[in-house]
Amino acid sequence: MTKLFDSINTRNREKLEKLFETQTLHVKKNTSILASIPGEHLIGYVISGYLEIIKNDSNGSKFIIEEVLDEDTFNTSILAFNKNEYDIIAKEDSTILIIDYQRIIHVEDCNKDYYLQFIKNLLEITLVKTQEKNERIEILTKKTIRNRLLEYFSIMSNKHGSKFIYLPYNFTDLADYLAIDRSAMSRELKNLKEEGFIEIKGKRITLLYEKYSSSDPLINI
Amino acid sequence: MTKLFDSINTRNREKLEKLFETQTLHVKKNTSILASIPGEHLIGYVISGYLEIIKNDSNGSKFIIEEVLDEDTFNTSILAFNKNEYDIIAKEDSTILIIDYQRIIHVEDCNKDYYLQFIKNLLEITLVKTQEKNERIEILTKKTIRNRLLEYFSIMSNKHGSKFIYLPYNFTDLADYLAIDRSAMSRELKNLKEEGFIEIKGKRITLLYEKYSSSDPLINI
DNA sequence: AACTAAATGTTGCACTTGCAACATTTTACA
DNA sequence: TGTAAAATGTTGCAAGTGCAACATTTAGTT
Repeated sequence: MTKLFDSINTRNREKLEKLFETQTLHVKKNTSILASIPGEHLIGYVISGYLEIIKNDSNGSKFIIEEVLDEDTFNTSILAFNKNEYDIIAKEDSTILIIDYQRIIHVEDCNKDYYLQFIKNLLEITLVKTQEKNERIEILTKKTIRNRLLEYFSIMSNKHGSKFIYLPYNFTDLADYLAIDRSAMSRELKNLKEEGFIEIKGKRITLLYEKYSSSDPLINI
Repeated sequence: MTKLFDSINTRNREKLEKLFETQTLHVKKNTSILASIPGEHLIGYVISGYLEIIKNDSNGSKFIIEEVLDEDTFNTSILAFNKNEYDIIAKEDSTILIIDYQRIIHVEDCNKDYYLQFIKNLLEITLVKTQEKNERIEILTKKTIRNRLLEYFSIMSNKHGSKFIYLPYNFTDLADYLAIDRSAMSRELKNLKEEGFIEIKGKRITLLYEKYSSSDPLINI
């Protein structure tokens, strides 16, 4: 996974930070960083800690737009519409680098290699992110809970080339990610277990079928 | 909307095309370009015409992953997983420029301004695309047809700052985009009309309420 | 203009799923 | 270590929606 300052040494990184007039934020666990963010078209880089970009629905339920881990990058263009509906929460004490996107783009007189490298890194990161969004859209276009789960399993299984899936978060958050009711998901996972499609041990799910086909999965153990 | 060769003159554009060893494809209406595509991590640029990137479900229904219009850019990383599930169809006779992403990134000895400009353009395009994906995810996380429609209206209305929404495609494709059954959508649109929330004339939808709130929209004519 | 295909409108019905409410287990933290 | 909070498991029920089947309108093609 490409990181924002990959192939850029400390010296040049410092030069870039000066050039972009970056800001460094320190945020305590379970607090919002939204108030500390000075604008809308910003690039954020999590130096340490861990963030969640969420949307609060008017009926109280929250949706995870994105999880931003250590050394990961996010952008705040999502806030452009209704800033009050969204929130960015530090799930751990975090340190974040904030960069104004317009400053990145409109740097004058900088034909330096490390500047180009930075832009390339940002491009690569953004392309990967688009791909991740595509995956989630793949899942969310499935109409039944079962098919969303199977699509999710399929993607995760492909990604790691294994029948074992280690959930990156808990079942409550998984239900949010899949945009389904948690209890209904729990019910369907039980069905899948009973029908012999999967096995669940803690956060590890084992796929017991050969290849996923959304209409009619085959058991092939 | 940024285009791939914005702020790059014809002379430099030709230099870039040579440098990247681009390929030009001519495709007839309603044919797939998938067979003509030489790899997976490619950037495509539609010189003329209009494409649809779709996914064929095993049960026969198709989903529009993305629409790619004239002078628009797409990337093929979606094909990385299951190339046979996806397809890229020319909806009109089209001319497409194909660029290998690795060639773009690994150009040697090119400190030229226009190269940097190209990368910046590609970055900008990709960022916008990510934002569009976020919007669709916003919609797809809504659990009822009504709320998906209202969220879609809200986004479209905000985007153009108007109560009038001009659908960019027909109702069948809209149902695909929202990932709901077309007839069920038709039924819900009728309800919304009868309850005085909206008016529909052809592809123009007029919002008759002041502000969208997913739990309980207010009529405010 | 005639014909075919596609898009749209409509409705009954079965079934999935969201919701609420609760019990139980696990985790977090003072 | 004890206690509160969060996560998980379970179930009944009502409601929303997918599906199928069909009629009707509109668009596209020769």
